Amino acid sequence: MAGEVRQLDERKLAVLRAIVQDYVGTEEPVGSKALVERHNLGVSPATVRNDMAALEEEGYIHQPHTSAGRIPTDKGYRLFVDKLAEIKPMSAPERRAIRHFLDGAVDLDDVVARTVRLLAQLTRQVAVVQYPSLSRSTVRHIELVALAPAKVMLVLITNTGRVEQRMVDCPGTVGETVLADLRARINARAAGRRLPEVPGLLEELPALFEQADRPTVSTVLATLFETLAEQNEERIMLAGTANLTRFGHDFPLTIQPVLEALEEQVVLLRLLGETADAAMTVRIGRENAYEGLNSTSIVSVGYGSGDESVAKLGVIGPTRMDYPGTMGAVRAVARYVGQILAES
Amino acid sequence: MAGEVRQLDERKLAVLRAIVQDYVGTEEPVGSKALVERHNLGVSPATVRNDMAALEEEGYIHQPHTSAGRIPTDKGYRLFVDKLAEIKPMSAPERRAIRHFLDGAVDLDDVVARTVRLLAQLTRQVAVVQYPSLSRSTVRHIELVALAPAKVMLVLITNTGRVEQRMVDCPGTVGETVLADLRARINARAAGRRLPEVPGLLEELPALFEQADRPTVSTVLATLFETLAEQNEERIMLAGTANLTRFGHDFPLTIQPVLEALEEQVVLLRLLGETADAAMTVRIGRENAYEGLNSTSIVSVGYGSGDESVAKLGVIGPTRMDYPGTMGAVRAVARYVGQILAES
DNA sequence: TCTGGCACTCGTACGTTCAGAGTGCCAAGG
DNA sequence: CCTTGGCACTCTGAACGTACGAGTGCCAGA
Repeated sequence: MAGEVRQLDERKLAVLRAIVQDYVGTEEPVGSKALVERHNLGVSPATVRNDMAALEEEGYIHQPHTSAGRIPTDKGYRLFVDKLAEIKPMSAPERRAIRHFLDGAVDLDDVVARTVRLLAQLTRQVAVVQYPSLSRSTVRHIELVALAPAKVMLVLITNTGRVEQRMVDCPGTVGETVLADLRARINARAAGRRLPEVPGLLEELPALFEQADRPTVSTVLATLFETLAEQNEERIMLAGTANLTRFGHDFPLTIQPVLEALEEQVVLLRLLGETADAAMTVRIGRENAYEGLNSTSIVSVGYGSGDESVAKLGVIGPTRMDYPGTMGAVRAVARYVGQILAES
Repeated sequence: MAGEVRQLDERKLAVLRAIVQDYVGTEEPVGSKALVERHNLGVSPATVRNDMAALEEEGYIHQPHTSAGRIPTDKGYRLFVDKLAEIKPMSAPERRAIRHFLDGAVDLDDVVARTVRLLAQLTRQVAVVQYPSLSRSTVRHIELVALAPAKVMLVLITNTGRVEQRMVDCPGTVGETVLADLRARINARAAGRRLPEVPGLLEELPALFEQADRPTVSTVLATLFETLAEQNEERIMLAGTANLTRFGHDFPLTIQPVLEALEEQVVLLRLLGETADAAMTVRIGRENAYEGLNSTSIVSVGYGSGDESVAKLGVIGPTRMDYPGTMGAVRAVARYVGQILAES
């Protein structure tokens, strides 16, 4: 409710902001005295204590034990991210470094690999990059290769540089001329189109071939359609898992479930899938559906070769993370990757 | 030297074996009393103590503090692996499970992904599988696709099912007939041959084309040769990193360098590269060149589609690991993967 | 060569103490 | 009504000392 927030006047918000900043920096519960010393709040510790009591009442902070400092709750971080902090833009040298690092990539795999390592280095956290997905991309070329009399290899090349291949076992021998004809027709209709559109465009193709060849044509097309639809083949790349040990220092117990989650590509894909397409998404602690990641936060955003986002990337770190900096890094990297993809 | 080993009579070896087994089981230094209780050594603790003193003198075991139990050293594990233990064969149900799990794979990526997860599960350690490398495999097909007037995509398909693609920027426009001709000639000469042989077989190809087309042909071939030679593109797949937390319990500090090592594909590739082709290799603790892995052991072996090994796979765990069981699992998995690859 | 006994060493667990940090509350001041 | 300084209270973490138990090394005897 809006009322809840209104109860917190300007100074209380400043106190919350200060608590978050200090806690992120020191990793230790922060007390009233230390707070006024570091930040020019212009009030005494006692006043801050009162504000803290109010903030705790509202559930934005909490103390691990009586007579310990305060720690932001998930709700506190949420308020911080939504209202109290700005995304911190990358500095010019940082931007140059990003650009330079990504420009060296030679191939889609390489782009993704570099991106994920870069992101891990910049944020000193665990980085996740999803390969450009098939559904949003368009067909650049479809190739058919006869490998054996009744065996055809199907190669699908997308505008994002992704290549998928499938073996097709045909019902009978496949003539080279038929194959060439089929290849030409498929490409004439499908090139440049969105992947999901393609099946509709090729529906009537078998009818154009002689009776004898139709089973083969249908088989090939069926495999092609499968490949086009195969969303689950979406791959993910990880980097920076070693950073887990750093922020696991407080909670060494939590590192195991996190590692487990990171190995489950399905989990990661679902996490990224929850990201709004263009806008940056921040999921804090328990906002996260997956239990093993209850004490982590995820900052993710879509990236794409044009205006459109074709995949997601992000960072996984402790709830106690530098949100403005992380968000800045994630946004910057996503932008540059988008540019790289658009250029190639 | 042989003399060193001869100093250790039958019973001392039995004691060492018992120490290794107990320590692997309990993860705690093992004392003389506990040893005689668990194993039927037929002698008293005092005698065992004398043997232990001798073993320590020779450097096979060592005690963390005075008046603590003994722990095997790297040298002790080495002797254990070389002389005192047999590779433990998988049970029939386990073999069936392996077979069943791998049989479901639909494609090379899937085979590797399943293999690595299976290995991690079986050994409860970190599993590493190298993709079948290019150098040992043979050419199944090479495809050339004109994407734009001066842009050709080169696709290399190997007998292991691996697909590599490269963009080629040609010096001038490429005629479709030239491309078809080139494609046919390349495949006629290269199909079925080992990758490293191919450049030699294609050396004189440009001379067969008209003067005007030679630059294009040469450019395409140059890219092809690069692709063939590109060993560094070798990829690796990991699984089971969450298992690190289990054996990191004793030494939580060591988990970070291990995670770092695991992220460096170059390091992993070099590690696997040190594996003898066919025989199983066990590198224990400091035998390992890479510093971060000084307290881990690596069990690796080559696997291949035929008699020949085309890549390596293995497991990384604490020096204190169940060597017989791990070696059995690694060997069994490698065999089945080889069979799967041979079938496809 | 093996065995039982014995004194000795050390690491760990446990209980106690102590200091410091931080809080909550209250009464006084603006 | 909000802010402030003071004060008593609570609690954690570190430091210290003690007791216990596991394990050893050695020696004398079988």
